Amino acid sequence: MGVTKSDNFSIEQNQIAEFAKAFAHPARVAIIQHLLETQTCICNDLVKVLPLSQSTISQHLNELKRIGLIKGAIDGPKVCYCIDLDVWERAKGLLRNILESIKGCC
Amino acid sequence: MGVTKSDNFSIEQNQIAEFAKAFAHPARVAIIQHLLETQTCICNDLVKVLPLSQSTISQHLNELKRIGLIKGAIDGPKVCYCIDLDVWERAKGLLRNILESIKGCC
DNA sequence: AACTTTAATCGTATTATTGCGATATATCAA
DNA sequence: TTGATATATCGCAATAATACGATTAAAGTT
Repeated sequence: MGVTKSDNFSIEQNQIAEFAKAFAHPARVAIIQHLLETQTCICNDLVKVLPLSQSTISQHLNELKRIGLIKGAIDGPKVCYCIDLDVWERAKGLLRNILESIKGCC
Repeated sequence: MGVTKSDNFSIEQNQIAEFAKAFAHPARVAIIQHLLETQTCICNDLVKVLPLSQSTISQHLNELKRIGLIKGAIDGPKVCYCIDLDVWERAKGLLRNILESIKGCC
C-alpha cells in the first residue's frame, strides 16, 4: 500500500527512524551542520549558503521542526532557528545506543 | 523537480545522509536490531519476526546491502546476513561526529 | 504610504519509497 | 523425481518526498 506500517513497530523503533530521517537528506545534514557551526541562531543565511530555493529550504526547516531537532524564534520579520538541545540529546542517546551496541560479527 | 540534488552537497554530507537512511525506517531499524542481537548471521527468521511480507523484507535487506551496512553470505538455499563491521564503524564515526559536535545553543 | 526583506504556504510536477502478491529460481530433503 | 524451503525479482498500486515558482503575509525602512 505504500505506507510505512509504523503501528507494527515499537515506539523506540519509530523514534529512531524519525530522528534518522532528519539526517537522511544531504540538504538537512547541511542545515544541521550550519546550525551547529553558527551555534547562535541563524535565519535565512541558509538561502545564500545552500544551493536550494527559499521554499525548499523552508520545507526542510519545517521537517526538522516537526521532528523536533530544531526550534524557531520569531525576531521581527526573521525567524531564528537553533538546535533544540533536549531533543538533540534524546536523538543522540537513541542513535548512539544502537550504533554502539555491536559486539562482533560473523 | 523531485530529485534529491546530491551533486550540490559534499561527499561527507551525502554519506551521512545515506547511512542515516538505513535507520530512517522502523522496519530497517528492527532488522538491524535483530542482526545486532543475534550477532551471528541470520536469514529469514526476519519473515517470522517482522510484520511484513517476505518480498518487502527482502527489499529492505537489499537496501541495507546497497548502503553497505550489511552483507549476505550464501549458505545453500539460505542467505545469511550480518553487519559489515568496517562500514558500520564508518557510519558510527560519521554519525557520532555530527551528533557530538554540539557545543551549546541559543 | 510605498518599498524591501523575510519566510511561510500553495500549486504542481517529478521521482522515490513502501508494500504485497505472484512468479521464478535454487537448494535441500524425501 | 517430487516436494518443501528460502530468496530474489517483477509488476503493480498507493503514498511520501523533493523541488521550484508564484503568491501571501508580516515586519521593518524610507
